[in-house]
Amino acid sequence: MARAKVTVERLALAGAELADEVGVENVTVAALARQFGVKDASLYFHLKNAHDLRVRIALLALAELADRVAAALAGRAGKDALVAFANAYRDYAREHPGRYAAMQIDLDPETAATSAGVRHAEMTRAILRGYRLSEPDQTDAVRMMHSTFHGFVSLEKTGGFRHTPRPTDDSWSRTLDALDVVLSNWPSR
Amino acid sequence: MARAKVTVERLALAGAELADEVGVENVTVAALARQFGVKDASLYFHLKNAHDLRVRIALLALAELADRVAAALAGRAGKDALVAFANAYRDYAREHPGRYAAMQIDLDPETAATSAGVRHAEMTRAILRGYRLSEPDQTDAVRMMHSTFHGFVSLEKTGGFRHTPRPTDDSWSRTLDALDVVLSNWPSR
DNA sequence: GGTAGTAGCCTAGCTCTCCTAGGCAAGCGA
DNA sequence: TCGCTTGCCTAGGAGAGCTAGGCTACTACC
Repeated sequence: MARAKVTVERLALAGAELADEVGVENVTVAALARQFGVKDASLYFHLKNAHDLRVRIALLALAELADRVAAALAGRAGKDALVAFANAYRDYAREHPGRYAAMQIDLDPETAATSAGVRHAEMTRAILRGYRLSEPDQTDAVRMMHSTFHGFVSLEKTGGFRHTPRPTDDSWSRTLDALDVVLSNWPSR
Repeated sequence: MARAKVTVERLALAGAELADEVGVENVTVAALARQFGVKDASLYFHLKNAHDLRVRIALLALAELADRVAAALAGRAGKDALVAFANAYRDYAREHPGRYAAMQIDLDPETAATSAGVRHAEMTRAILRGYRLSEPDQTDAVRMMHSTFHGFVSLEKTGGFRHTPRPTDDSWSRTLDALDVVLSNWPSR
């Protein structure tokens, strides 16, 4: 019988696609096995367990997003860079809700350290060069930026903004204006 | 045989406790039934399904948090109120990680409309009275605030800040300072 | 080109969860 | 006291996660 050529990379990719369609919580080893025309037990040869699969999806998404952000950031600085970063981030989350959700799972420290999360941190810091912040303000600003992006995107997705009619796109761009203001006027202690 | 006195309220409460211990995703109908000394099938007399249980936990948490925030807000205004709100929010999320996670599930519109989420929205708007913002700036500011709080708390929990040694408490208070700055200097169009 | 050895798949089977159908009993109101 | 509703039960099916152990296709080496 011909082999199905299953690899962890192909599993992660197929899992990511599936996550975007039906949500990460419904990405199951069994469903993936069916897609590959293989029995579920066979996938445990490639995967440690179901959690392992989700971690791989998360790492894939993290890397994809880092690539997008890097492309968006090229040649930009200051507020221009801030907006480009933010939009790349939000667009990715909206195009790939399942992948984005997967990104939020708790990675153990060593996995996180070798992930594309490091690139995210570097790129975020790069944006702040335009705002002349020194440590520890820079770290605080990075954390606030990331919080705002993630918080907005995640609330938008779960419908936290639905009770007010105002288009979220408008609130988003005003929020970026506001972030620019605060980064330019970072409070001194 | 004596009845176990199971009610949806007691189920939601027990589910919330369990969520804080083992995570929402591990709050199962079967586990709850064991706790009540009852067969799992019996709980479907009180519960529509497993999702229904999680929704009830979410609503419980939403109401609890609204109470806390309301208490924290009493007699405060301006930045004082902002900080009180934010800390009540973050403290709740840290004391009750399972409940907080449950709060993030997607409620259908009519459920959301009758939930304590409405009180949250009102209280957030109340804070902004000290900052003299008119619509639609007020809506945008509410959304940014909520995004920042939720984003920070959620990244802190999933370890998104772990790669930098700076204490998150410090970043948190500086983020609140920054929010105060931006609410006081909200950019005009 | 034959033959080890291993990588990649299989079957069988366990446990757990979710959920439905249908039955019996506790305890309340008339 | 009797009946009816409420609240629990048993039985059982479907699907998910995972393990153990076996067979086979392919590779690499002589």
